[in-house]
Order: sequence, then structure tokens, then C-alpha cells
Amino acid sequence: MQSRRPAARTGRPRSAAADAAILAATREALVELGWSKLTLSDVATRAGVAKTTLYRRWAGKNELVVDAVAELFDELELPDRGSLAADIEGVVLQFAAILDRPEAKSGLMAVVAESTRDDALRARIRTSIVDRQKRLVMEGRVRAQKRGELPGDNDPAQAARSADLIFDMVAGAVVHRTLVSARPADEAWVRDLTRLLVLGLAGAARAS
Amino acid sequence: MQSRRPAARTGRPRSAAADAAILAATREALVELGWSKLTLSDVATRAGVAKTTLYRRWAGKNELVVDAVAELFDELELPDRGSLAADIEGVVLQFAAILDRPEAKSGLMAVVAESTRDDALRARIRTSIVDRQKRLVMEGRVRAQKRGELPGDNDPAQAARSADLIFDMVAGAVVHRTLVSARPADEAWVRDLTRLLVLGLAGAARAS
DNA sequence: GGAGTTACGCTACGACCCGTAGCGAAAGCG
DNA sequence: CGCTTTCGCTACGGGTCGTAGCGTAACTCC
Repeated sequence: MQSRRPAARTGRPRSAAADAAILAATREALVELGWSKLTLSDVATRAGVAKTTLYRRWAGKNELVVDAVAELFDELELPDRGSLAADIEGVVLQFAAILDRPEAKSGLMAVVAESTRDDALRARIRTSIVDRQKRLVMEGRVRAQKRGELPGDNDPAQAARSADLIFDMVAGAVVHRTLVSARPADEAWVRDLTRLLVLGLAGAARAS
Repeated sequence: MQSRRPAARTGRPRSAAADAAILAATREALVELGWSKLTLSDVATRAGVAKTTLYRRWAGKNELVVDAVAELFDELELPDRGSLAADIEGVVLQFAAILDRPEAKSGLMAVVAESTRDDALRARIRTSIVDRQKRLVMEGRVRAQKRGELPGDNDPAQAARSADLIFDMVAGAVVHRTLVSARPADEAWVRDLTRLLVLGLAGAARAS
């Protein structure tokens, strides 16, 4: 992740296995203890490394949890299901499944809360997690345009704003449904969400 | 809030001024320190009360912050602006203004994160904060139906599902925009959001 | 193979916060 | 005035934090 290491060819290299063990231990601790009761000492013990090793690689609890949670979103992808609605439903269900895991719930929201007072942390969240999802929105948009389901980008600025809006609405809705309303983002709910969204987009295209 | 006190007529009554001072001190500490660095000892000092007084009234940091943040949402209301779109824009802008305050940002998301592992805390959040907003959605819906902008509830179960969906989409979008995307939920953005939503609802009404 | 460099495990440390207990004083009520 | 509850204060053991220091391990370059 923080591979800004131009040519550190000398000395003992850092153990990649330790990285993986630490991140896995962090997720395990998130499941068992939650954010507030998670301690770096405990994570170090679980991972089988010394506490000092942990502090050499991460600045603190926030950064560690961001990286640990970010790995969960690596599996997100956007298979072509033939229509805009089907594409949205597919990726939203994937996102909901990830967010339903306890380590994602407690970890992600906690670091987002902390990021309100830490710009560097927010940037880390954005590059490690958020942008990866936003890329899917852009892909889905281009696909829908090629299918003729959405109009082309005659105004690039407007298109970017629209993509940001859709992203905030979809991701925000899933998060709110899962964490605040505490009800499952299942297929029926996702279908309703998608229907409302696609109808809105179609209406916007027609009105403009 | 926790006024489950049938008839405590005897003994020295609890100071209502202390309650207010503690909650105000909590919000002040949230602004200056954020969630993770907020300590109950510090809040007690700010409020001018003893630490033990704090523990007599709240079980812990989570419950205290929920009550402190909940007061911020008391000012939410839904003035009649003449149309569904205008009503939505008005209440969303209010919600966004509250959520833009630092004590709301850091406090609310932190307790939501903690609530993933604490059912009692989630219930407290729901009754103190969420349900108060949801009531506005219901009111706006009824108003729009009276104006003829939305169809009546021929299926009550479907209507409830729809209200839940709208609530999750709107509240989630504002939260995501403010906290994750870290961009202002200003009038232009709210207008785009409302437009998409109203078009989607109109399309759903037409399609059904 | 030796020298240099970096990572690692381990221990120890002061600082801080937690949550509770005990005490005497204060503020209500009958 | 007695009774009851709250309040401020002090003190406490227990836990976590983040860092420093040390000897050892791993790897590279000469």
C-alpha cells in the first residue's frame, strides 16, 4: 500500500507474511472486540509479532484498520449482466454483502468518523476504499451509454456531478440501510432501490 | 430522555442544569478532541461536575454522546413549501447543515459504528435520533399525496417499504456526501438529489 | 566471507484514562 | 428535624498507550 520505497535494496526486508498476518488479526479482533475495545497489543499477540513491529509499519489504530478493511473491498467487480438495472443490482448486492460482515461494519464507520478530524486519514480511506468503488460507477455508466440506456456526455462537468451524486446515493443508502436501519439490504430492497434510481435517471434524460 | 422514574419524590433531586452542562460540554469536547480522544474525565471538568456524577447518569461514553448529539436534531422541522420537491430540498438542507457541524460528524458516526456490536445502543440511537427524522419523511409523503403529487397508499405494506427506502437513500446520501466524499451538501447538490428522487418517484407512480 | 544496514522480538517505562469505592456535605421531602 | 438521594472530592488497582533500548536475525554490497 504505502509502497513509496524507491530503492531500499539494503538491509533486512520487511516480512510480507507479517503484513498479511497483522491485517488478518486486525479483522479478527474487529469481529470479536469491535473498534473501541480493539487494542494494538492484542492485534500484535494474535498476529504473532511484537507490538513494536506494528508501530513501525502503521502510525496508529486508524491507519491499520483502514488497510485491514480495504482488503475486503478487493473482491468488488462489475460483471456485465446485460442492462443498467441488472448491473447496478449486481454490484450493490456485492457491496451489501461485504458491508454485512461485522469487521466491515464496525471498522469502516469508525475510521470514517475519525477521518472527520484527520485529512490524511480521509485521503487514505479515499484511495484505498472509496475510489475503488467509484470506478465501478464510471464503468457502469459507460456501458449503459453504449447500450443506449443513458445519453452520452455532452457536458463532461455535468456528467461528473451526476456520477458523484449516484455514487453518494447508492453507497450511502446501503450503508444507512445496513448500519442505521439495521435491516438487510437483500434482493428485494436492492431491486426497489435500483428501480427508483433507473427511473430517475431515465426521467432526467428525458427532461433534459 | 431516560425518564423512567415513577415517583422519586424523596431525596435530593438531580440537577437539570448539570444535565445540560454535561451535554454541552460533551459537544464541545467532540469539536475540540473528536470521538477517540474524548474522555469522560475531561467532559466532567468542562461541565464543572465531578466524574462520579457523570457515571451515575450515563452508562458510558457511547450513551453520553448519543444524547449529546440527539439534541442537535431537535431543531429539524418540515415547513410547507408548496411542493414535494421544495419540501424535500428544505429538510435535506436542514439535515445537511446539522451534519456539517463537527460535533455531529465525529460523534454520530462513531456511535453508529459502536452500535453494530451493541443492540441497546442501536435502539437508543433509533429512538433519540433516527425516528425523529423518519417522521418528517412520513409527513412529507402525506402532504404530497394530498397535493396529488403522489398516489395514495393502496398497499400499506408497499408504502412503508417505499418510505423506508426513501429515508435510507436521502439520509444515507447526505451522510456519504458529507463524511466520505467530504464535499458540501449545498443547494446545487441537494437540487440534483431531489430532482433525481422526484423523477424516480413519479416514474414509479406512472409505471405502476 | 566480512561489513554495513535494516527489521525483528523482547523488556521496561512513564503517562494517561478507566470505572469504582468511600466519605462528608448539600438539597430536597414529610 | 429525620430520611433519602445527590453531589463533590479523593484515592485506588487495572489496563492501554507509545517509545526507548538492546541484542539478534536477515539481506546486500564489496
